[in-house]
Amino acid sequence: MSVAIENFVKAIYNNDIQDHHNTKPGNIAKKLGISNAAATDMAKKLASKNLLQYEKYQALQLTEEGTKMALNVVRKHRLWESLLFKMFDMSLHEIHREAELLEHETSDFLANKISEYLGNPKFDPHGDPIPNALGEITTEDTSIALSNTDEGKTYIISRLMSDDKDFFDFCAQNGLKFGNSIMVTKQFHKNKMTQITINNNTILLNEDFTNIIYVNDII
Amino acid sequence: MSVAIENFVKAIYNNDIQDHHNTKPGNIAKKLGISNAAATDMAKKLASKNLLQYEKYQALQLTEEGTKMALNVVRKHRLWESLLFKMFDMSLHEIHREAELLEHETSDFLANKISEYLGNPKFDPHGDPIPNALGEITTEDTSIALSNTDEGKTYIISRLMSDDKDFFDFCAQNGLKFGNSIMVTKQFHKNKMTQITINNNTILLNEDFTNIIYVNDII
DNA sequence: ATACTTTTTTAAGTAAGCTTAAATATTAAT
DNA sequence: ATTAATATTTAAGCTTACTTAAAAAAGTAT
Repeated sequence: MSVAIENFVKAIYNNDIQDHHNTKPGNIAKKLGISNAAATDMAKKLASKNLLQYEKYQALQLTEEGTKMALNVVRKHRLWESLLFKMFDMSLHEIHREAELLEHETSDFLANKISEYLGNPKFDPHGDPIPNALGEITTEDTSIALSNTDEGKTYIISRLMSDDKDFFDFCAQNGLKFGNSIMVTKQFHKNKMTQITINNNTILLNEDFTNIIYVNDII
Repeated sequence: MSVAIENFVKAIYNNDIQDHHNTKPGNIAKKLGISNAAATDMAKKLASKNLLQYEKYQALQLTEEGTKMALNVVRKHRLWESLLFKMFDMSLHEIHREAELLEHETSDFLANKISEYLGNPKFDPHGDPIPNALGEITTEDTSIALSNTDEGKTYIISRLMSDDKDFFDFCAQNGLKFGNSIMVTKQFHKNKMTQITINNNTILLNEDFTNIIYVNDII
């Protein structure tokens, strides 16, 4: 299958998580930087290949086969990120950028080698789960967005769901890193902002950031 | 530039080494598994991009720019081979197969990271020289094909110039490996065969193999 | 409920990288 | 040197993955 197709199913898979399985051609078009017309065309084409279900004006729904393909690409993406992060001195943004290209040119054989070398990790450096060779995510995701946390409680950062350089730069500068603990000192519900304390610094985050920083309770 | 273009200039670069700068469209077509017509078309196109010089019925000649592009791809190929060989338990054929895909999706940035990690190696696991970041091969190649060696002398294997699985399997089984020493016990010039001794085994090689196994004198 | 805006779809067209078939030039063999 | 074989080129056509423009449907706002 082509790079265009792999990216298309991957984009649906990722969008479905955020948009609650209501992915329309336009969502994908925006993500992939193509026209709406191109996205509709591709959707029809993939329906004929049994990778998704398509009905005019309805949400795109990946079939089992399409989901499997998406997870296979996601697996390779996250394995590459893990490898590059471990071996080279590269930022979260850089590993994402490189993995975005390498993921499509990686055999299952090589993916398994990488996984084995890393000790079959369950999460990548962003905290995202890595599907296994069968395309299954076996880990349970108990993390919640920072926007949904309670005042006064302390949490562990579990995921940084982004691919934006500026965001990662900000995180790196402020110690916002997978595994680090933060205390939520105030929730400004009306303004959709969250005040946290990390390393004795107080930071005020708006919803753009609190929606993509995920945390876990301390057990 | 596209994968098709990168592979085209790389194929010319590689073919020129063996065919003494007499690369015609047909040679490339055969290597890339495309029709002669497609190769001619591409040659014209690349001429207009200043990557090669094209004149009807004449040999294709890479420009300086084209050579630079070819060496950049070759660099990435050989760096990947080196990395995969070092990190994972992969054969010479397997690393070639994977590098063939990865080379086109590797940024200069990542290539430099890989090179640095490996200690800026000068040769890959096949013994082929790795161009530096400027696209220069600074090492002098003093090796000669096994077909040109002298009877009774002992040599060090320096290059295995192939991408054929069967050949590499044969090499692995018989200790024909980069750095190992072999003695040339007989040259059958008439039959173009060479008899060697390695690890107390005597092997008779025909020209298919003696032309792609390169060796150096023991200094 | 109607008008306005947005999204989706259809239609027509383009560029890249191929193909096959036929014409033309080059190379090899007698 | 002529013929035969081989390689190259030209021409026409195909598929993939896009594009823009216009038509149709869906969603939103008053």
